[in-house]
Amino acid sequence: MTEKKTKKRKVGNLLGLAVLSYLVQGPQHPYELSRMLRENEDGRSIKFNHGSLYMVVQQLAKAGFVTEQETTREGRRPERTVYALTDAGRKEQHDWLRELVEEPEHEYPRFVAALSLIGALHPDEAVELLRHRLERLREQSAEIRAMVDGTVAAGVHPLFLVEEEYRLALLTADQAFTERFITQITDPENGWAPAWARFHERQDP
Amino acid sequence: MTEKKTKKRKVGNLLGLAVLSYLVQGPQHPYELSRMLRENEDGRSIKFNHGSLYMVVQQLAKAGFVTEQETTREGRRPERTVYALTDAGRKEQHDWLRELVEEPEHEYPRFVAALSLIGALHPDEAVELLRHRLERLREQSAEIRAMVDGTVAAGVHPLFLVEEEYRLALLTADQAFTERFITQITDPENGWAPAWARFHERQDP
DNA sequence: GAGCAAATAGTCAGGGTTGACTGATCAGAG
DNA sequence: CTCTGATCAGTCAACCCTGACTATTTGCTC
Repeated sequence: MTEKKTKKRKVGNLLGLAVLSYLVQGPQHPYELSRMLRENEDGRSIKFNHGSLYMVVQQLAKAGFVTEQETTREGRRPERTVYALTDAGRKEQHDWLRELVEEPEHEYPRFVAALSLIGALHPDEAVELLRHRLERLREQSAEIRAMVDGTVAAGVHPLFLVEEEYRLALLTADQAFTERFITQITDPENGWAPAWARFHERQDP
Repeated sequence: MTEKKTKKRKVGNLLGLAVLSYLVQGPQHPYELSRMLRENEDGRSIKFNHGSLYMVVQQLAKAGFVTEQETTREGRRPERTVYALTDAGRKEQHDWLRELVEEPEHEYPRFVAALSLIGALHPDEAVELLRHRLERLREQSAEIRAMVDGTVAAGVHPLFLVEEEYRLALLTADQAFTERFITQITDPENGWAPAWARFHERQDP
């Protein structure tokens, strides 16, 4: 087999892609990148740890996607090392982003794991928890909706909030699913609750 | 502040929850757990690596959720260590599962990261990639739909496939979002493409 | 009855991630 | 003027995960 199977990236952490993307606009030192990431609230879309950033930049350097450019220092503060994008880095940035947009990947949301094991709970308990979840989902939707509307009203182009629209779309679908699931369990005609309860008894003495 | 903040679990890997859940039905050795997980296709819902399983079981043992029960051996095969659930383990299983069902957590799907950086692509390129993505999403939905319908037709209760229904609900919402996004970009009246293209030029010399 | 793939059962080095830690400087309160 | 907390800039040990590796036994084909 000579297939290529989306060969593993040298740096896997998505924070690396964010770093490459910011470096397209010119060389920077890690702390400044960190500040920009916080300012633009990229932490909502990409998991961000202050410590991880330095690790990731090192990894990018080892992989040849960025190079140490200069080391400055102000007063007696720690040195700041400025990194610049290499040609390989520019290529990687483009290629990686293309792949992320193009290929939906199999992921493992925690709720999927929960659903695959939910039979272990008693149906009454499950319904109670699902109702609670529904509330939280509604709260989250409302928060994001308000934030997005506010930001757009302040003049920001919606393109820069499209990831939040996506999140909202998923949250809405999630709510609809959860409502439907509750109904399927509790429906007085053909609800799953009785069969589920019997199954549950057999499992758990 | 005396708040508790959903105190970190001693074992974080969701594979650990799956192990605890299977051990409720009686003591087992890791390899058998591994086999059961594969057989029930839990790997679709919970990331599963053969090697990780042994690590996770060790972690569960260190945390006091399972105990080594006996060590048997057949012929000259490696020993099999049988593990049993402790009371703490039973409690952890229930508590953890409850939390997963009850509290939707902030997650980081890869496509959210992609969307947050998609401005770095030229709009024409983005549209081409999104169309490709849409195709893949449709294929995935069709596959899962067929699999679910087949399994239910074979007599399995839909409760045991509810995680796949959830996945389908999200995939459907994802498709609708992607279609809408493509339209928003390409719409001949008020499409984002022109403004996006100008923004893109300014960024990328 | 030899040869080979698949299944059985598990180990472990290498690399990645987390989160707590250090220590200097700056802005404002009292 | 000095104390406190926030911001600046970065390091590092501990932990976790992945993927590759070993080594036996069973099942199947030729």
